[in-house]
Amino acid sequence: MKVRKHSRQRDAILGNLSARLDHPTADMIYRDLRKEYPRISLGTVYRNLNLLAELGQIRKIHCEGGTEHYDFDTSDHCHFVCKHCGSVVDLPLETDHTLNALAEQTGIGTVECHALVFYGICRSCEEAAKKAVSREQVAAPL
Amino acid sequence: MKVRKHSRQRDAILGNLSARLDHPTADMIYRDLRKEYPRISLGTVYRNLNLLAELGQIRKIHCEGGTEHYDFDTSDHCHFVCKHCGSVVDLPLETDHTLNALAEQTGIGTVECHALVFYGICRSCEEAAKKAVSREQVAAPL
DNA sequence: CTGACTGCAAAAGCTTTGCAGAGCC
DNA sequence: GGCTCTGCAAAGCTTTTGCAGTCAG
Repeated sequence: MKVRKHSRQRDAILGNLSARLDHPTADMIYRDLRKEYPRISLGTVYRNLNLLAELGQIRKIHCEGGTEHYDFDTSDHCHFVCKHCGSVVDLPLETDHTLNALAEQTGIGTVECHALVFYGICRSCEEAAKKAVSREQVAAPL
Repeated sequence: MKVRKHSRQRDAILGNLSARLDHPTADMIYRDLRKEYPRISLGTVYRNLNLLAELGQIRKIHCEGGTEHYDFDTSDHCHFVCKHCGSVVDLPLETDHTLNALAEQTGIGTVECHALVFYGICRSCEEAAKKAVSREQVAAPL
């Protein structure tokens, strides 16, 4: 497959992803880019995200919910997914670099990479839940 | 949500999953079950798999490809996904039980569980590729 | 009997793809 | 000029859902 070095859309997509702290879905990037490029299409966003992932310039994150998320940071790190709000964030936790070799020793085949994803409730959702509870306690005694 | 202990279909789905060594998708289970229950519907398979997962009797596996896979073994273990044939298999590798606590120490929130998935090429796909190459070498000199 | 469960079919995501035209080198 | 890329729209897949009838307890 032959690929040009640049295209206005591809650069914009990569730029958008690199400027974000979260790990958005294709649709989130699309909605954001439409402010600046009203005619960009969702198909183009998907095509370029897939292309950039194949080229190793970005990384896909598969997690609960079925929707793909994208990460500009391709270095070895892991993620946390909030089961409540669905947000995906980096976890400043170094993954064990020997894991791939360890997995390969089982004779399974050739191991290229691994993904480590944690699931739970993020702090802001926890605090929102606490507030909801205290509101209930105030409102409850009817 | 109120749930009955048994239903013919739910028992069949759980039975099918428990008897398998692979980690099938909903559709794979559906096609298998139709041999014995020709009138079972795919919707029922999905509904029950989701229910069983919520009850903690089975486990969902999220991996590349977007399609959900299901695992009867809910114990702490990790998986290997072949990028070529898409098969998902258990990896006899114990995951670090301290990982959740370690992740929680970052202050991210409450960590409930984690998933560790390795990607690569499985041995049978590797061997198939080797054979294909040797066939090419025989056929190539035109 | 009652309400949870099922089959069926339609709908709802998310993602890919075919095509004709636009744009880069 | 040739080839890649884009926008648009349609199609493809997986998964969910509404409804009327069925079944388990």
